[in-house]
Amino acid sequence: MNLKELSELLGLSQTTVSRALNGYPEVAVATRLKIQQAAAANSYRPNARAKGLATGRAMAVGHVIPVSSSHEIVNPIFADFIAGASEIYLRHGYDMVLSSVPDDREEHAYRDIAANGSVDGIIVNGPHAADERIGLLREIGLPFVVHGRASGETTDYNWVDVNNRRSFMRASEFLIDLGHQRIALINGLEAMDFASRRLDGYTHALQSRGLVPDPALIRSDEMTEAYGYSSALQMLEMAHPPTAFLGSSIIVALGIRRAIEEKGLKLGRDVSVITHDDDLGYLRNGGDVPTFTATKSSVRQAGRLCAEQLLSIISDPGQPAQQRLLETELTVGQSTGPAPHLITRPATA
Amino acid sequence: MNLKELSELLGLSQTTVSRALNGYPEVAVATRLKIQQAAAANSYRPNARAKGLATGRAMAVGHVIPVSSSHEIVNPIFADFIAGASEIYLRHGYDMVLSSVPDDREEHAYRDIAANGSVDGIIVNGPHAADERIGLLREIGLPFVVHGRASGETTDYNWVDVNNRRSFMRASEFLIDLGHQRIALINGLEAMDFASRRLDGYTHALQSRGLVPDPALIRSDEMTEAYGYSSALQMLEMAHPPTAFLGSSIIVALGIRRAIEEKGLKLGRDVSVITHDDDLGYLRNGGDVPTFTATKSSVRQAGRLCAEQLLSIISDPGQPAQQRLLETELTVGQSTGPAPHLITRPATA
DNA sequence: AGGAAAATTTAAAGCGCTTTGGTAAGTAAT
DNA sequence: ATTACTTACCAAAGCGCTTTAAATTTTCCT
Repeated sequence: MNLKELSELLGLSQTTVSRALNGYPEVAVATRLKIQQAAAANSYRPNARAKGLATGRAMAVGHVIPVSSSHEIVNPIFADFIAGASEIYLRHGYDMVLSSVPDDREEHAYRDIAANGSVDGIIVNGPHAADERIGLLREIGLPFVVHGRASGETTDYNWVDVNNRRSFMRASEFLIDLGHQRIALINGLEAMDFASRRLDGYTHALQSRGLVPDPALIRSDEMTEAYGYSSALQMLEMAHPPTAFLGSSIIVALGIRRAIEEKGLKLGRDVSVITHDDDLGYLRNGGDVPTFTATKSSVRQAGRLCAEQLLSIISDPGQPAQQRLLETELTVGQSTGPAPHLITRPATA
Repeated sequence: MNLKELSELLGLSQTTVSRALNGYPEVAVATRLKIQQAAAANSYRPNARAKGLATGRAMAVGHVIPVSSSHEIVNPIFADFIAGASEIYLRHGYDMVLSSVPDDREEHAYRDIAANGSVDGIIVNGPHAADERIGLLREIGLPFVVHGRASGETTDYNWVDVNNRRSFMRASEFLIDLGHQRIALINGLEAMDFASRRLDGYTHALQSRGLVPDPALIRSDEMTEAYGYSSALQMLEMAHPPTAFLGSSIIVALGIRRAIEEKGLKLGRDVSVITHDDDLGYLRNGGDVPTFTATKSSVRQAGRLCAEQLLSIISDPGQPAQQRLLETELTVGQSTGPAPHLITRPATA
């Protein structure tokens, strides 16, 4: 059933029917009621494409998945982010359009998306430190919100980010306070902006406490379990191994833990681990006392915030750029303890 | 730049320009070339909505995320599935539309999607044993492919599924062959079709070897790490604990392993674990000898297959329903060994 | 009752594309 | 040279909706 049929059935014009259903005021109350009932009875649903064409609004937002030939893995973190965002879209009647884009055609893809009009705005994930997408999107004029920031970008744009620098600074200081001197950082992909901020916080904490960051204790890569495992294993086999690790995600931390246990060491006693925890639904750092001491920030919540911000920009394009910096919670779990050589000194209770 | 502008610029009709760009034959070679160049030079992109309205094809497929108020968690497995599917969509120029749907409005939502015409077909995830969606979608007439099956559904429909029954039967037999008698099953949500098939395979294997399945060793729930952990922990504290576990996903298995280690037991020696392994990119069951003995089947590949099947149905709606049953690989890792009481009998080399 | 103002309703244009049903020019056959 | 096909192009209708501008009806005042 389309609008024309419905209006003929009611003996009214398409105009009136359309207005009645879209809540415009210039329709008599009785008429509106009659129309609404008829629409429901005939389960009329307006065609989204036609509506979009007429209004210029797609009622959809785009998320781009960059597919690189090298690391074509979809992040579980992305899944939770999506879940959060889609809660908001659902509430506002928006759809979410995911497009995979080979990263060598990224510019082309964004221009495509903007021109072909299938979305009203876009969420940018995983910005690099020097990300060209922000400038590009601004030039194109498509509303967008970045999940994360691009340090290299000087102009004002919409973003939602975690205070990664402070978060990793605090975590490092916490370990230093426990007497750890050799602290490893198992970071995310080097090019990622969040990874460089974490490195920065870590470096800063060490240096301000008179420690010299050791390049041999710093790794950067895709945040898989296998990466966490192999990195930690290698480091634990060094002549002068670290006594503590900083992990970039709960998945990496699982790998680190596996390496520690495989070496016959005890987590939280022989080796300490602090991880960033995105509070993933399926990999909750659970229990009364959580397994890992962690810097926690829900990525699902970040998804919600990004989506809300984007919808707000879409509905009111004039407003100034919004920024939202989220602090993490440093929650103490079972994975941290005093540095091993200090353990001889009896701990209080 | 739209079609009208482009055609005026070229001094040609919209018809000719449209035909030239869409590869229709009735255009002179020289004209086509000229048009293509002009289109590229002016970076003309046809408006997807208008095109869809005119052709009746959306060039998009829908994936529905059921959001229940109770378990509103997005599965990392879903993320990998999506990744696989989107590879295929990308290759064929399709978009992927994700819509969250509160599960009490599911029927409404599917009708909506079909009527509003924003997608050409739909992928159904996580079918229940008695799933009403299949009948509904057939009635609606929207092309669809189910990832999994619905045992209760008697009609013919398109699906891609893992042979869960055989897979868990083989895994159970493998454990029984190793001398295990008390084997626990940490299954997925009870209502899920795949879970009931796995239970079936497990039960069948035990019974055919003269073992009686113990209800106390069978759990069903959302497949989180915490669930694996708490289930395994409880069972290990039983008077007569299991010597082996069957896990429903790698994430659950991680939880089981945590419980085992927390009890001071050794995985693969004191307690054996076999898990289903969806071959998730971020949680690879890696190493030269994988950590877990597992029944492996790439969910990403399943995503590809579903997508391919759906696109094939969309382009040729007449064809008969296709089914694709995938067998798992039972790969032996470090998490299984002979049942503990047999270990006194020296193993051969 | 008569006219202005307000409340309803409608016809028709337009969103940007495809596609049907042409026409005009070029080529081959008679 | 006439007819009959091809070939290359075009005008206009139509996809299903919104929205402008105008028409109609109702209400209110004097």
